[in-house]
Amino acid sequence: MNDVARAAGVSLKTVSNVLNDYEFIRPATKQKVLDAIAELGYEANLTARSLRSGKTRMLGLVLSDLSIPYYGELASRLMTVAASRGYRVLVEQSGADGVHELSALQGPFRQLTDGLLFNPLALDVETVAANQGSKPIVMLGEHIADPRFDLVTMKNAEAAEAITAHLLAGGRRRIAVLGASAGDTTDSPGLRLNGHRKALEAAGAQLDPALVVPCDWRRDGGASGVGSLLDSGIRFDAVFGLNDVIALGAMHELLVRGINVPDDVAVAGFDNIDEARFAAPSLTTVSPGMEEIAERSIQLLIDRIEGVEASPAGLHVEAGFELKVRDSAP
Amino acid sequence: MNDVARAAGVSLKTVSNVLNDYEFIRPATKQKVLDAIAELGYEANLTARSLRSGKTRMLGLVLSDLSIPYYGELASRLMTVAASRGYRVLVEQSGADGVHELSALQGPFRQLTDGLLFNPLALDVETVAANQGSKPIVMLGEHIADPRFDLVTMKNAEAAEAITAHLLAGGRRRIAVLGASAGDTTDSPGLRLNGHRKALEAAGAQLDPALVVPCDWRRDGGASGVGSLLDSGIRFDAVFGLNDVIALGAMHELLVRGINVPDDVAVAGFDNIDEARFAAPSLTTVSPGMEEIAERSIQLLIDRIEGVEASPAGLHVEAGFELKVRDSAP
DNA sequence: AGTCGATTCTATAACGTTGTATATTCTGCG
DNA sequence: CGCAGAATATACAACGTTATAGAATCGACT
Repeated sequence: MNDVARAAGVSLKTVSNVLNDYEFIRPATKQKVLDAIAELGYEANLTARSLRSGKTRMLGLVLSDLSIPYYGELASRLMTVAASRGYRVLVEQSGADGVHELSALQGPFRQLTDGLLFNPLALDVETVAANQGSKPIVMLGEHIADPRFDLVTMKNAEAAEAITAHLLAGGRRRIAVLGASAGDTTDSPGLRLNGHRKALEAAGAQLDPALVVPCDWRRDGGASGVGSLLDSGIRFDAVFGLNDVIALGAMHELLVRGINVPDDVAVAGFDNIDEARFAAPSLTTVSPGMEEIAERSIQLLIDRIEGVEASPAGLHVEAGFELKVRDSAP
Repeated sequence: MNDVARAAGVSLKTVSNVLNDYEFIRPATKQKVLDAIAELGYEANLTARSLRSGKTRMLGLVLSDLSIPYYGELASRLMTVAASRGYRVLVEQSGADGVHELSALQGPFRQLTDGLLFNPLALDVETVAANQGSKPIVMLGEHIADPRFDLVTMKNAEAAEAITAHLLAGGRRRIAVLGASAGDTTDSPGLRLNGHRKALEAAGAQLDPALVVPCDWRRDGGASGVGSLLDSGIRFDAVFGLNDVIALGAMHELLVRGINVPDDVAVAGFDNIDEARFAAPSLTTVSPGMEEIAERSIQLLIDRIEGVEASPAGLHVEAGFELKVRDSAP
């Protein structure tokens, strides 16, 4: 920067002012500086800038594991949105482990970032509250929904309600739910099951616990879940997989056993992963608005960082969902 | 740090020396400093350290898109390995776009990192060579294999050769290849096809171009690829999907059409993604040693950064592969 | 012409650490 | 006991930027 100042015949601070779009600079001066910068190929030193300004223009993202497709996709979109706002995203994997979550919350990671997008899975609210530090945090997901924290999440219950209503409207009466236990009421499985129950009751029906099958939230979980249901002889005319890979695994198992989808059994999922569109038959599902979640959470966090958002912490945002009716449950 | 120095009754530099494991410190002094640090809850300012030392202890990772499962998984492992060595990973998505790749190579991103793990897909070697800057770069993948650059990659040809040899040993004679054009010779499709051809020739057979079907490297690509093959009436007794999702898509289509896997048609893939193990039937594939790729590339990059690795740039490492024989092609 | 306020620019001091050079304290040995 | 040399600790400067406060310039109005 010294060299630039000398080349342009101005002071160090004037160069800095040009770089920071300071208001009162004569156009001629500004041009001289810009020319010198171009001439010398100067690039500002971000580390020094951070040291002096106290800002890194990086956002922290804490999630369990990038190798889980949903998180990979979420991280990808968050990074894209953040980039468009002039921020970078630094990712920290917690492995859904409380110890790691806590160290991401307190440790050096925090120093490197101006704010945190935090998707806790293990830590309880009080621990988070006691260790939140002074920089802004925006929560993602279902695990922590507390009035003290900003939160961006999806309409789990409403979306599940909508998809069940769609199945009911299609004449399905016995809908198997894969991926929850009948008693769940919290986190993704519980909230989605609640929505499902509500749609049933709105139609004057009752949730049959025998049709609620817990399974791993993965493809083989859906396959074995629907398999055991078939083996046990319980009748059903639709399957609601609480996420898409469960639904796809179930659909695969149905097709392999010669059961027609959707004629014999309709299948619906949740998430609208890319693959849902290309499955055979294409999967009816609900898109939870990941794009909007990315947009809103980044926006909110940056507003907090830059002091734009004046409202007290505790803003809760729910992204809109969209029903995607496809061939597996028309 | 000033406060710590005062509390411990030593100089600023002594505290710094304790933090940096300087050799000549009396145990008693060291303990006093550590006590003061614990007492005050002091944490070193990483930004200031970076400014002074010129190192950020961050590694850059440039890849096309984290939402692609392979890259999500790779990033996840790289981050884990890097963390165990005291480094963080800062990811930049290029979208497989040359403009973005170039800006990641030259831009401010480079400043924030001590070295680069670079998986170029669009940029040509000369452009990379002309813009490599002064910090170490380790290439990942198949796109750039140039003696000027360090490279960590997988044994594409050898692994494909092994899997084809396995299919041949199982008595399969007409192996359809999904995911390449008959003329491909470079990058992943070409290298894997080369290995396939070599195994055929070693068995005294020839590659039949009619059995080489180009398709998208995705699930529906594999499904439609094998579908068009079936529709055209071309006979085959095995399918080699050039990656696992192609193979899984093909297997799905075969099963839906009532074709038995593996009795009528054996199916093999490439990558050993998590899902391969849980598919029905489980997928025979080849594990390209992603764990080893992560280990070796991080190790090599850090060695270059810290000046341990003395050999001139241009080290090429190929991770070992492992054949995973499962039910789809026993 | 002189004054005032707005505009434009600059000198200097930080931000919190580590490198260099140097001062001080030990230790062992003649 | 004194001295060399190792061991230990320190002072000071520097990394490259931005914040603060103040200086210089300018235009408009008395």
